[in-house]
Amino acid sequence: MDPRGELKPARRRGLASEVADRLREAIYAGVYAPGAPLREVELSAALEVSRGPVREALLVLEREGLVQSRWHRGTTVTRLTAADAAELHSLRGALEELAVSRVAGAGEARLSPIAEVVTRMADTSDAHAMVGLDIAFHDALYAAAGHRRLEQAWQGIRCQVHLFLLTRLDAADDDYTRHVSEEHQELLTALRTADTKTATALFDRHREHAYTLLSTTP
Amino acid sequence: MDPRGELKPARRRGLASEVADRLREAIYAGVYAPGAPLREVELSAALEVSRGPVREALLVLEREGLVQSRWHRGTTVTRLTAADAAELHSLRGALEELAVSRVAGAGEARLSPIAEVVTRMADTSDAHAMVGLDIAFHDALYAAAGHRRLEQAWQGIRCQVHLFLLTRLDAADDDYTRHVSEEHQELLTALRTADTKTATALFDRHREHAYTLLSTTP
DNA sequence: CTATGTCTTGATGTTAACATTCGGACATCG
DNA sequence: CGATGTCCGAATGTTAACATCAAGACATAG
Repeated sequence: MDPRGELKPARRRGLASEVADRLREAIYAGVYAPGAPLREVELSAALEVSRGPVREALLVLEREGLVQSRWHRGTTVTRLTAADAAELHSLRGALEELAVSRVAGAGEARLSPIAEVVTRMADTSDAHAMVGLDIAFHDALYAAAGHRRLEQAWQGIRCQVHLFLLTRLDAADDDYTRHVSEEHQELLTALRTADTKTATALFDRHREHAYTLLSTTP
Repeated sequence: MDPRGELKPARRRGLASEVADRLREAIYAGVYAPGAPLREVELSAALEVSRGPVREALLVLEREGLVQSRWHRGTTVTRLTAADAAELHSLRGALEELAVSRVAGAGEARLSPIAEVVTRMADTSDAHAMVGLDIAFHDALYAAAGHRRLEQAWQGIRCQVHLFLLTRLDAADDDYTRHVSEEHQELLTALRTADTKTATALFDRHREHAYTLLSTTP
C-alpha cells in the first residue's frame, strides 16, 4: 500500500511541449532545412493551435540551439558551421568527462538503461534511426550520472549534435552506420569494467573519431 | 567610412527581457525568498505589463534555474539544497576548466575586460555589490573564451551560483568580502602569465575554497 | 471519526484581436 | 543614374477575454 519509488509523479504537459516535439521532429526530418524561416502563423495554422503555444515552443527550441530568433525578424533553423561543430565538440568533451567519471564502475542497476540502448542498436540498420539511438545512448549516460544540471547542460547542445549528425550523414557515410553499434558496445563495457581514466580516454577517442570523420568529409 | 568591428549590431529587446531583468534583481534583493510563489497576475499588475511577456520572462528564469514551474501549479523561486550546491560546484568545475584553458595566455586585448572587473573590485565594500562583481569576473572569463555555447552553459547555472552566494552571505561572512578582491587579482595574473595547468589549478582552489566555506557555515 | 465526493476559488493555459516593427518597392530629387 | 525619402505589406510583439485545471473547504455517507 506504499509503493514509494515505484511510481513516478504523473506529469501533464501543455500544448507548448507538444508543439516543440513536433517541430523538433520536423526539423530532424528535413521538413525545415537549416536557414529556413519558421513563421508563427504558418505553424499555428498547420498545428491547429494558437500562436501562444507556438511562441513558447520556439523559445524552447531556441534554448536547445535548434533555431535562432531575432527581435521582430522571426526565427530560422540554425545553420551549423564548422566553427559551431568545433564548439559542440569541445563543450561536449568537458561535459562527458564529468558524466563518465560519475558513471564508470556504477552498479548494473544504473547501467542497464544504457545497455538497453546498445541492445536496440544491434538490430537497426536505418541510418536515421541509428543516429537517434546514438543520441539516446548519451542521453542514458547523462541520466545515469544523476546530475540534473549536467543533464540540462547536455540538453543545451544535444539537439544540435543530433542535427549535425543527420545533416552530415544524409544518404552517405555508411562507414558510420556500420561501426557505431560495436563502438558503443565497447563504451558500455568500459563503463562496466574499467576505471574512470580508461573509460574517459575511450569516450574521448569515440568523439574524436566521429568529429574528424564528419568534419572533413563534406 | 567603414568602421568594421568598432560598432556592435544594435539590438532591440522586448518587454519580456525587461521583465526578466526586473524579476532577477527582485529575487537577488530578497523580495521573493526561495520557495515563494511568483503569480503571473500579480507580476503583470506590478510591472504594468500583460501576462504574455511575464510568462516569457518566467520561462527565461526557469532556464536559468532561478525558478521552477509545474503545469497548472505556478512557479516558485528555486530553493537551493546542499545537493544543488554540490551539482553547481562540480559542473562549474568542468566548464571553467575549459574556459581557463582557452583564455590562459591570451593577449591583453581579450583580458582587459576581466582586468576592469578586478579594478572595480578594489573600491567596493558592499557585500551585495561584491558578489555581483564576483559573478561579473567569471562572466568576463567565459566571454573571453570566445565560445558561445560554453557561455550559454555557464548562463544556465550562473544565476543559481549568484543566488547561492547571496543567500549564504546574508549579513555575515565578511571573511569572504575581504579576500575576494585579492583572490581574483591572483586569478587574473595567473591568466596573464602562467600556463594553462597552473591557472586551472588556481581556479580549482578558488572555487573549492568558496564552496567549502559556504557549504559548512550555515 | 474517517473517507469519499462535490464545489468553490484562484490561479494558469489558450485564444483571437490589436499594435508595432522591419524590410523592400516605389517614387522623388539631386 | 545614384541616393534619399516615403509608403506598404507581412511578419512579430502585446493585450485582454475566455477556457481549463488543481488544491482546499465543505458536506455527506459509511
